[in-house]
Amino acid sequence: MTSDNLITALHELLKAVRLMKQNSLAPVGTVGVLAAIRRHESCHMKDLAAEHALDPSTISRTIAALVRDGLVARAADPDDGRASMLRLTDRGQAVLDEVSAHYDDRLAEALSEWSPAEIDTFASSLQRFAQDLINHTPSLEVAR
Amino acid sequence: MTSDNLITALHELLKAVRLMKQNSLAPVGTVGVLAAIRRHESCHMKDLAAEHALDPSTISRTIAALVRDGLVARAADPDDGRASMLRLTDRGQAVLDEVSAHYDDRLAEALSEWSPAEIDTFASSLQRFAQDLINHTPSLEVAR
DNA sequence: CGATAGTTGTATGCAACAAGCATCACGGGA
DNA sequence: TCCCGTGATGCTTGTTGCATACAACTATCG
Repeated sequence: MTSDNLITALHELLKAVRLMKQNSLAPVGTVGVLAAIRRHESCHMKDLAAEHALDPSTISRTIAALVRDGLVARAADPDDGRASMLRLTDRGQAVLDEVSAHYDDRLAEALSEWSPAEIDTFASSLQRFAQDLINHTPSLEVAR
Repeated sequence: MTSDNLITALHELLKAVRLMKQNSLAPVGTVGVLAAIRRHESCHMKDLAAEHALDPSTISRTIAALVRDGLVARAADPDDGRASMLRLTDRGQAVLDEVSAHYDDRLAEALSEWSPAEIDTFASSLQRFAQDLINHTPSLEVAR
């Protein structure tokens, strides 16, 4: 098994992620969604569901919570009565900025011993790895 | 933000992990525990809790499920009436082997375009990254 | 009418915290 | 020396919360 180390490392990473989640300021899980909404400028839930490979119902509840907290605003889509256009509120922007900064700090701290080149190389490899995993995961059918 | 790519890649990886979990044969979450028990030969729950940075209660329930399914056996610790020594049953061994093989296959498939050297380098970096994250996570208090 | 966007009901897995029960380890009387 | 109280330890159980899936439903589109 050449990939034995890799599996071990993956487990370690998941543990690290678990730890980060634990003492996390804001409710996690929503952060990715916030970022996606900002990236898209304005979008439908189905886009978010596809992008994150999550069930629409999951997105629906997540969005409901974000709307409740005033981080996301819904607006009727003039072209489709079933759908809503989602956008970040000012508060949503602010919270996303804050949380992002927090994670950036965390990462910067953890990577203080790494050279910029190392970080860059690693980020590329990680990206490639994730993509390869996703592309080789059956039952996803290139949904996007 | 030099780490912007890195964060994106992390999100992608988490998505990949989510996808893998979804169409996973066996109940995940227990696999790591199984592997740890095999690694330790025989051990207490507290060891597992420490190793995985999980609450003892979480481990307790996980072990209870594994015992229920006949994958793990408890034996009274002769030296400590409060604790149990845990070990894999033959069935536990078999299941762990099977599941491991499954993940190995999955990885091998995903990494078919990677050279062994690339895999090796990446695994090392990932290991280092995970360790750095863990070590820089506060509120863990060097609990070994 | 069939397909689509979202919502809601329900169930599962995983995790935490709090409270409780044995058991252990130790130090001070009788 | 023996026993006992007291606090620490190992584990279990009750409860809660979050993220997720699937199924059934509503409203709308085409």
